[in-house]
Amino acid sequence: MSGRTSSTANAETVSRVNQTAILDALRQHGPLSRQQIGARTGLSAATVNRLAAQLLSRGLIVTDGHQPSTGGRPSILLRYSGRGQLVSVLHVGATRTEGALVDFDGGIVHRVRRPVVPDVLHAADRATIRLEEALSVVAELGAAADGRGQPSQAIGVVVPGVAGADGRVTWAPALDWREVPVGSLLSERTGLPVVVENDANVLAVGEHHRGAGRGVQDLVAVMLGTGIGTGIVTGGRLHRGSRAAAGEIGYMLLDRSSLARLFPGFGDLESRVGSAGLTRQARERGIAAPDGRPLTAADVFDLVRSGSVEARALLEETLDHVALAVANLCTVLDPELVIVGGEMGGAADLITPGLRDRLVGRIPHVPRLAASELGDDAVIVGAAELAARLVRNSAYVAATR
Amino acid sequence: MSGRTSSTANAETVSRVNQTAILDALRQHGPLSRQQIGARTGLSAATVNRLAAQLLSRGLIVTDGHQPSTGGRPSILLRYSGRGQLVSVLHVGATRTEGALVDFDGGIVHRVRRPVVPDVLHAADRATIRLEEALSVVAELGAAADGRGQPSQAIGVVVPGVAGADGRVTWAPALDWREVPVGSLLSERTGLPVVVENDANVLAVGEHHRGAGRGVQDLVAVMLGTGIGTGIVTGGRLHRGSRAAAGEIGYMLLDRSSLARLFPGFGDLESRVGSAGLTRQARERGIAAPDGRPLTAADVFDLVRSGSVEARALLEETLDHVALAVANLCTVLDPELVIVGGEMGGAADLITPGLRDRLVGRIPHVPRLAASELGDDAVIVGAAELAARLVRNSAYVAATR
DNA sequence: TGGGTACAGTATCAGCCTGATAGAAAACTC
DNA sequence: GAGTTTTCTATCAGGCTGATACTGTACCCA
Repeated sequence: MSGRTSSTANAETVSRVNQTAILDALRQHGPLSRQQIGARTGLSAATVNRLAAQLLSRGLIVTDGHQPSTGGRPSILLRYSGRGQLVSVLHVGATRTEGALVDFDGGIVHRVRRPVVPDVLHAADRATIRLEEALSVVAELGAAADGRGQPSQAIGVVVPGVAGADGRVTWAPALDWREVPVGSLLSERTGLPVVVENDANVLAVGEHHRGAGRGVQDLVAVMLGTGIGTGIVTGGRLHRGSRAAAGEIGYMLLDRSSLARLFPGFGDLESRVGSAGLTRQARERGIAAPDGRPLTAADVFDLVRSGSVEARALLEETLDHVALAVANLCTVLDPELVIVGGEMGGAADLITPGLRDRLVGRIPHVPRLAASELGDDAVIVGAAELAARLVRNSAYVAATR
Repeated sequence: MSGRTSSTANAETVSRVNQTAILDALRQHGPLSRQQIGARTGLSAATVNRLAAQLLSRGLIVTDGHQPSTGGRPSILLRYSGRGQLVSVLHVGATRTEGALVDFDGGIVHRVRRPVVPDVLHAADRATIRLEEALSVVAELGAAADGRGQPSQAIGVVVPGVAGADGRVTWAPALDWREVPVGSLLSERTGLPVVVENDANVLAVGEHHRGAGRGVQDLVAVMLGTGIGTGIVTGGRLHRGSRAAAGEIGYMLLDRSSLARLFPGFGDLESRVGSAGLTRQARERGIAAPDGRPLTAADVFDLVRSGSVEARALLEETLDHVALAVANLCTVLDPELVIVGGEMGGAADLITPGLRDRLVGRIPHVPRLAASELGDDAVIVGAAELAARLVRNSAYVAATR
């Protein structure tokens, strides 16, 4: 290390870059012949052929039949194949721990779901309990992968909170995790590379890669659920910020009076539209869940759909706040697309039109608004993509060629 | 073009990357011997030597004496040398047109200043007048460069408005420019590569490269002046957004009531803290410039310094609004550093402490705040850097080697 | 049925770049 | 002035790309 400032390149770099170009072309545009790959990437036929041969031998691409001849020799189609290459994904959510084995195509081949026992939700030692459960889920996934004869090659961990680039969870309120080194814990136990990431960030990656944001280089994914957060992709890359806190718009200040208050541990916006704020406001308006449970966002949507005037008013007020945050986000970033996901993503029909109405005329460039395409799986798929990148780009692969 | 999706690499790419690595090392760490360059970059001695020879012959680096021997052959120091390589910079501001010849070291070797005649400021054909003046300034710069025997190699243009990547100014209200293709006009006339950029963006580039933001990878530069705008650097690169409108925080919405209004052509924040808003509010508070001119920000600062209670209240209110915008910017981006520049940058002693007080306790991660180091020249230096990059990285150079 | 044609894929080779090694150059020490 | 130490330079092997020529495969048409 010692003061290395910039990265250099050599022949191997060139080869890796070009292999990635071929893989990207195949993943984005489906099966292609060698000729078509050459046309898309600008690489010569000889180079495409040689690199394709290497990728075939590594199992990263497979042949996929022939294309009908157009008068000459028919071309052999090549297809990206992530099947047979697995990563583990662990999603430690507020109300459940979820695990999945995902192949490099984003296909979920195995799932584990562990709802959190209600007693644990507020237990004093819930942080420890959740951590041990998380470790056991990863072990279970590893065993399942081994059982399939396709060992897991990396681990992606998703937490509702701030995670540093070193795999340490700085602060995840819903889990009561502070400074928990999940990354190093898991990599020591399994010997695999681990990436730990915020839930909104992986939502953005998932939708960018395989969902509503395919091919879009600048997008924002808004995670509306228990809390509110966003994942930001700029120039095709995840923007994490200097302290991994980029996109934490729960802390946005929504009017000048906010300057007169302090927000220790929770944010201005979050206190208004997060589930706690929602419940409080619902109570003030006399709205309650049918069976007396604490009110959730889903309940509010159900009430709106069944015609409740109070619930509609509550929704409109929430939308006002969300719209302010999204408007400010858009003036800062000028994204091409904003994707709404999380618990409320399923009610996109109630959210996106209201959002659009509030943005038009108030900010100069209103981006496209879309609902999450991948739904609940967006987070899993995004984390799997990050984990797969660890495998594809690391020396780890180079060593196993 | 035709659907090229990703970039590929070849041997020339490798060479260019490594040359850039050497240049970066020299620019960041001052004069270094070939050995030291090798240690910093990780390149072999042979490669460093060969690439250094090419850079020497291109005049991009020069020898700079010897280092005292430590027992063996003393090493020859190499230094980045931008002197002898010139670019033209054109800054079309609200109240003046400024031109400069800048060397690759960021040194300003020649200046042209043309204040705008007051009659022109509101003339119907001011757009045309300002454009012709701009073209003549560029011609003058070109002649001056030729006179020095060091022809200008590229042109950087700065405008207070939105500029597309194609060199077209979409909308610059202060100039009344709409869809003006400055880039192509200039490149046709001069045959040189041209880059056109927003003033806040070049401020960010200038401070990032040679000012308060050296070595910082994620920063925001806030341009406080006639209008308000920001330039965003993420991961060391300028973030422009999908429509080149990133950082236009003049359009931020500052409270829920803003949703009830429309903002056609001007923004919520801008209408409160821009010079028009400032003047209006000053009038409401009974503040006037000593000699009856329209009030400027500088006047307000002078009044505050001379003890005016009304001016202080106006400043505090302005700071409230700016702080809201900066707070929201920070929650979105999580920058390491926020730099205050523009007309108000000179009054940083009045601004940054007030900003800091308002941010602490309200957002979770308060970035460092700093005043522009380069002052009025930050914009010039930033634009020169962008223009120099055109030269260093383009095929244009490859052709003239 | 068989040759011609068109296109896909493959082998060969020159050119470029890097890194390793050995050698030349320059200053210092004894 | 010879030896030592360190820096710089020349040479060469190895890897990668791209150009060219060549082989393979299917269709077309007589």
